Amino acid sequence: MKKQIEQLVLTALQRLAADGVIPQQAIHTPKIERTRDPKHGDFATNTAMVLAKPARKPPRELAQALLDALPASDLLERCDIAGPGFINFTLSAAAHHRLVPTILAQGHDYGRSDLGKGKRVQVEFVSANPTGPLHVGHGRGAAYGSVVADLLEAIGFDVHREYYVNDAGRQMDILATSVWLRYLELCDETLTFPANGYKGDYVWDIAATLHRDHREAYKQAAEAVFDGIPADEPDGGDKENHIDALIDRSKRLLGDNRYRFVFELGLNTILDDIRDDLSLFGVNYDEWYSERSLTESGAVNKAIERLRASNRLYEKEGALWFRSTDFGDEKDRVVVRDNGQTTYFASDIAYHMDKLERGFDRVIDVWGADHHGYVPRVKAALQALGDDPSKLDVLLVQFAILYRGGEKVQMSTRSGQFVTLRELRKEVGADAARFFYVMRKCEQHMDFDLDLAKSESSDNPVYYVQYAHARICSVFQQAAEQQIRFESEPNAVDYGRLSEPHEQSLLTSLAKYPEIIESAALNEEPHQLTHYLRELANDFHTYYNAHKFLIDDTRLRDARLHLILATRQVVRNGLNLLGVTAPEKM
RNA sequence: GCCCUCGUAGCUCAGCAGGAUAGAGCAAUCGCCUCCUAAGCGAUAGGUCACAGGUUCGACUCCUGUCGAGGGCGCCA
Repeated sequence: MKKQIEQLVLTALQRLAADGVIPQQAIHTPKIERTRDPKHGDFATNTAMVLAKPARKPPRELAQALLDALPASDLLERCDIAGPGFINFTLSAAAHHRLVPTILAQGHDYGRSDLGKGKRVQVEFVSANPTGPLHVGHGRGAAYGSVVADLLEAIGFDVHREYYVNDAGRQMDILATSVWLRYLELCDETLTFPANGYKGDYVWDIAATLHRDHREAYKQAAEAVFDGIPADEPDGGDKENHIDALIDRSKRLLGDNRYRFVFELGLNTILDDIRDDLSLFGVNYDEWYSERSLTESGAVNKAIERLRASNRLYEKEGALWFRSTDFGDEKDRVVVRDNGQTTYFASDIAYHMDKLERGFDRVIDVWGADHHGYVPRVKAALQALGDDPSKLDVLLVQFAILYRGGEKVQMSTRSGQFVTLRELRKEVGADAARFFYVMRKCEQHMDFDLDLAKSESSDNPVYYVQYAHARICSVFQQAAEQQIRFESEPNAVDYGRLSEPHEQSLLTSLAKYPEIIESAALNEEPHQLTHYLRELANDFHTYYNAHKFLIDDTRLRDARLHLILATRQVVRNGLNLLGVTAPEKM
């Protein structure tokens, strides 16, 4: 509808330009907005005010000229000039009455569009290190990323969802070593677990699997493991040196193949858990992309060679540096360490190069806000490689700050002290958790009160929206029980009977839905949809309380029933996009 | 010290590429079920949009500065 008015005004502008009333270059796609106050009609445009300066004419005079040039349309009832030069458009009854049958005919597709024209977009999100179960911080990225992906798909993009698996690197070695040490403890060895090891219960579980399946085949004496290892932090040493020495010792004592086995056991167990967890949270991926595969395929070396070829690398203190400052980064970055190992950053360059080589028109990364300092160097690398950095969009999601009993909950994966996503899901349910997570702008800090989310979950707005859906279902349940027949053909209904203000505002809200989807998708702002659904549910609940649907006047009854049928469809479509269920009963 | 994000009602947040009187939800007070689910509805009250300048027909929105909150600044991942 908005689009149609936009076209009408554009045509008028072209006519004015042809008549020399406004300069040719002043023609632009007019901004058509919904009005806040119904007294101002349904839509308004400020075009006349914007044109006042280039046309050197008073805004109201221009507005009148614009109206005179406006093509006729049965969409509009009235067009008025108001205030300093706004043009207000009031939709005709015909436009309103066309809406309900349109929604019912389009069903699941109402609100969808082909705006994206099938362009390929990759959305990479969560990508948490597989060193432990996902916690509630990851949950926000999971909910946000998956809804952004769904929204983009809804407006016609070809979306590829991807999880980047950090299955290489030191953190994974720390995990493997942690598992092995716990295993040794299960073999009745006595040892002091490293301060920097992973201490969560899941590490015990993996160790127990190893012990169950292989008994003492991987056993070594604790003395042999710890002999000559530098002291840990509580003993006055350095915890990093301590754990690194333990990793080296583990590799040597176990040998390559057996160390690999423990490593893989840890990785696969945790990855399976993450996959399962996300799937139950309604988050699914097209691809799980392995960091290790980048090294193995030679992609990392290829990226480094390309940087070298473009003269962006130099050696300093035995390491290989990328001159990212050439592209606005605040300092240069190491890609190959003095010990010959490539850095995580080198993998990331290769990964992003690969993303663009795969032919995506647009690449979206959803990162935790703590990684924001990382954005300039990745963009710098893409630019250095001759790729277009503007194809990469990094969306930063602020961490949720958890509160329990009014106090901030400190979280650390290493110490095993965190609330897991799985716990949250079990306590408040996937629906409430997902809705809650995307209710706020991603860059907004979020206070997540666990006590509130867990104990008083009925306060959660998701129930308010779901309740509207269930209530509508219930009305039709009642109709069936009372054997009330109603018109089955939406086009045969007389929508002119919907004259109540509550009905008008409900119709207006329903008409807004496609605009909301488009805006939420283009701005990557799922919260627009949650807010919209709240308003729509509010319109319905208000209507429900003010008027009865199952009445004797059959014509009016038919009109009302079709109106709430359309409402149910839109609520369902919206919840579906958020990955939230639309229950028929509550 | 430098960089990023944020500062709107008692609390949690909206406010859409600047637009017509700043909006919700909790919490507070008062009402509404012989009637399609009260997980609901209505009403009242609550604001120098952190502060100071600037840009213009017009600023919560854009720019600069100050103050305040959180985060980031490794040959870690």
